[in-house]
Amino acid sequence: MASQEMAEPLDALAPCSHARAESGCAVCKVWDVSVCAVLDASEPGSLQAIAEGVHYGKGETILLQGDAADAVYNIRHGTVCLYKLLPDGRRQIIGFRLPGDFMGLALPDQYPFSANAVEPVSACRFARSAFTSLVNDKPQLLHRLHEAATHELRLAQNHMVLLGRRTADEKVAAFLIGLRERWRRLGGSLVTIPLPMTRQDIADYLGLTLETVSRTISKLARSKMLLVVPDGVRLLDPGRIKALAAS
Amino acid sequence: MASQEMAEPLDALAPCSHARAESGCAVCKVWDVSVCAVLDASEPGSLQAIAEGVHYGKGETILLQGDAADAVYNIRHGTVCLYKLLPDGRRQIIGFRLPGDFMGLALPDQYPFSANAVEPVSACRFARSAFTSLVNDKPQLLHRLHEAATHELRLAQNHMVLLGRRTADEKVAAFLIGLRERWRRLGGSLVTIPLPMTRQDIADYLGLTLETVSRTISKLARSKMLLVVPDGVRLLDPGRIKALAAS
DNA sequence: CGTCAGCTTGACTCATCTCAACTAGGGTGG
DNA sequence: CCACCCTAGTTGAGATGAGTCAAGCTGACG
Repeated sequence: MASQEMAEPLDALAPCSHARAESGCAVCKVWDVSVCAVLDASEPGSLQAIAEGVHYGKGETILLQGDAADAVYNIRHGTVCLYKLLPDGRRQIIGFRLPGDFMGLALPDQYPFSANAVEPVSACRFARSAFTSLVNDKPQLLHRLHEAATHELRLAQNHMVLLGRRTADEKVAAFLIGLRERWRRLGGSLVTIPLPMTRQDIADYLGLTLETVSRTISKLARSKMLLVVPDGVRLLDPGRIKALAAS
Repeated sequence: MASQEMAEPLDALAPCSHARAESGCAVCKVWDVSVCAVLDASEPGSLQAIAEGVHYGKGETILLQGDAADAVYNIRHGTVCLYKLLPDGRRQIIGFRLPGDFMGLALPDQYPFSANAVEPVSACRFARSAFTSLVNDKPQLLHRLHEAATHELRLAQNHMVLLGRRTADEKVAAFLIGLRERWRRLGGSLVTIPLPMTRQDIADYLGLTLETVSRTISKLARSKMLLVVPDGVRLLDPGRIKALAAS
């Protein structure tokens, strides 16, 4: 589908493990916010030794629910959406992964969800077997993973409240505020929130339809709380949006 | 509220740490399905050494969102519901805990949710500090906790699909089938599903209203898929209910 | 025997969905 | 360069699943 995008320069690094000196942890912009930071990057037997750089074009599938789970990933650039499908095609996005996020905390035999690049993505790929033995070797890595898992669990619980008990307006407001906070931690702006995902993606994340998401954003724009800009929104009145997101 | 229920015989064991020979892990019916099973019960410095038996009457609050998280729990008997409240009182139940389940996988400074006994509950209480140092001592316990955390995460993700993308009928059917499976693993029946929680609890778990839950169950009963019995339902046609729960 | 909490059922409302038309921007090929 | 197409987004009008409000039922308990 978007395989032509794989032909971009980034891709050249992927199969070249010798190039890692320039592309490795030392120059990784998200190393310190990742699970990686718990191990010394230069240490032999570190994560870097088993990392493989991989790249995906916009719209490409990274992994598929039900496939053998033979790798875990750490996102370096781009945005990924994780989703589950019902047999009739209804989709629920269970989360977006931004740079620095880890994918594959649970290591069951099969992936319990699918993952898609919503914009061009580069990531570190760790073979499951090598990663598992590293985890067994390094208790601090297991500790860090557990921390990450419980953090995600808390996010998931918050999202359940959103899905089960909030109105469309509140859902959209909470989504924007939450995303702003995540971009901010990665050094992003406080006013302009990039929205690389489509309205359909947002809808499938919030348990709404794309029309409702569009209408709600238009409504917020009409009441001067935000401004719709290409590939994002600019918050004009974060206070009122936060109040809507109520928590 | 239900403090009079605390006067039942069970309660007598709680403050008596010497009685643990009869009440401890050796006689615990859920020991082998709990996180506890990873440590030898007789081993000095085991979980048993730091466990304290606690009991709660029906409706009693076990912990409150925002309170200092100074203990974790393992449920021995009874059913607990975990929930979050929005400022205006809307409630989302994020899960039910049955015998053998662990409460407090995440160990943040404050509980991220509240917990209520929906029927009389007895549990093992572990002081957070003692539990934390035990976890640091025993890597296999950390490993087990991580396993439990990722398991819960997967359940949470499934529940997000339910909350965001399923109809009322599907929600109720999936709830019943899921609960049946959990009771079954604890040695319960395959046809009669105990429902110790109220319709309101079920509604707050499924993102519905109590009226909708009641109507939906009535509808399933009218179409001969189940029979409503006191404090539960009896599945007459698990196949069709499973089909409704679709996944 | 009265009260009360939990549950059921009915009638009506409304937030969100569905279906559909229309617009805007980007890429492609003649 | 223009004509065309295609995807993403917006907006409107009408349908509907679930919510709201209200009445009544039932069993437990004092």
